[in-house]
Amino acid sequence: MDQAGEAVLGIEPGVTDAGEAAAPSNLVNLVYTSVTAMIRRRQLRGGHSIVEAKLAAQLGVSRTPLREGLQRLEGEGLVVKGGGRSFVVRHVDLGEYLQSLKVREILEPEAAEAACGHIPEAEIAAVRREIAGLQAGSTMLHTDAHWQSDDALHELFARNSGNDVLAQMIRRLRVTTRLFEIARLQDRVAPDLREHAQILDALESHDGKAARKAVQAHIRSLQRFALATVR
Amino acid sequence: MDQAGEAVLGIEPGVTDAGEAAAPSNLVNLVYTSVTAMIRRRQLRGGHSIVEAKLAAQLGVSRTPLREGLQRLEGEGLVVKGGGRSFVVRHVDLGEYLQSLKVREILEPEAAEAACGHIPEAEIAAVRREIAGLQAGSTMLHTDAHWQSDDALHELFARNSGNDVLAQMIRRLRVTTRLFEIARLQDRVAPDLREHAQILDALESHDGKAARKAVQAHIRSLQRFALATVR
DNA sequence: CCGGTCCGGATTGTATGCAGATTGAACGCA
DNA sequence: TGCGTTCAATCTGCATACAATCCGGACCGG
Repeated sequence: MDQAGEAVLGIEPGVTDAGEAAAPSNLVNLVYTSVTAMIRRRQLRGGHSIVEAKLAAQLGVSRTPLREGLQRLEGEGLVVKGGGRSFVVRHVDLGEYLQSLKVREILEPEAAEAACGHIPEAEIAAVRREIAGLQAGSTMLHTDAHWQSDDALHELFARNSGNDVLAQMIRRLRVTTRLFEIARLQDRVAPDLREHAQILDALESHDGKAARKAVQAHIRSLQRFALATVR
Repeated sequence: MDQAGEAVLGIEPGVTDAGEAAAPSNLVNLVYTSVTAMIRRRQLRGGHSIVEAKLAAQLGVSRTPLREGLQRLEGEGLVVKGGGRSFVVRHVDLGEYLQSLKVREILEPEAAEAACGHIPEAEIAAVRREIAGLQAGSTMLHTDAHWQSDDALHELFARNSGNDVLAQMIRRLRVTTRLFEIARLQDRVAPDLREHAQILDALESHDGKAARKAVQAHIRSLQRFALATVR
């Protein structure tokens, strides 16, 4: 096959970055970011078995960088070598989702409290604007923007917690929970916005205890929602 | 080059497994386990830059599976593509070590308390025997066995915590802290054995609060030791 | 003596070829 | 019809070839 075939996706590498250093632009990174994005967009569903040649052709790369990218994603837990031989997009079930939330319930309040008072006003304001924009917009078709603002808020106190390892763990857990939310959860925009606003209030008023409580309440709300929603 | 050149290492795949399902035996897994072992044995030091062809020849594989294995290790944080082009064995500095311990101090007591009462007696006894063997043996040259018993103990309550996600996070954090301990810390066998025994006592007597405290004390002891030891 | 340029070896990035394993379907036999 | 067998298409595992890039040192001009 002619490997010069055009790539189907218009994904610029780094589209998902949130303030990280720019990754070197090679095909492995392109695969990595593309597949991540495809999973987040549900173009690749949990449990889906990946055929290397097909995906490689779709992305316009050969199998070698594709496999390397998939191995990296395996290390991060987004895909698994399911039993047999081929890679499978990781499927997060309700049980694992709740377990992840349990760990987040331990870590994120801690991070929020630690970050309290160390977050630049400007950053808080930016996240607040994002939320306001979401409230103003029509209630439809903003799920993508909603995920983004969700990321922004949680990243806000994770990054400013003063503990990079803690932040990294939170990010990783959020990858898992996001995977499930994408696949199984309906709109939760309204309660999220409300709870996020409360978290921002606490962070802004430098009230560590309140921030901790607000974050914990938020995550517990997610647990209840999942239990109530998922069939 | 003749790829049939003999592998230098006598590493059987799965040597580091602790009750996990056996990984399929392919060269990528061999690379993965071998490099992990080499790092743990200080044959590959933190910050060391990996030359693909050389390491591939050492392991008796071609560059393709070598690179795939390294990509996977990158996903897990054992190696990084440091700035430039080649892979570099991750170097954990004191700051990151302490940050990781801080997170472990949050998670591991939680896991220990959760596991309390759910651990088969036989498993506790096995770990206790391992510790006893270590105490009996000469104080020299057992650092490898010490690491292994360390793994066994922490794995004991992580695996039985009832939360696989939590267990996975603990494992991941312990990879980081172990990396530092291998590189920078001297013998800490005696205090470790003592503190591990106390943890086992608490677990065995099904005293959740005591287990939590014992684990927390152990991790804090590690923090103090690092601060006191590292120049 | 110093700085710059050019060249060659070393090293990584990527594609491709091939062998072995697997799957599924067609086919024959009871 | 039901079941085992065989064969072909498919797919992954791995090696290797080649291109692109990088690094260091020699050489040349000032």
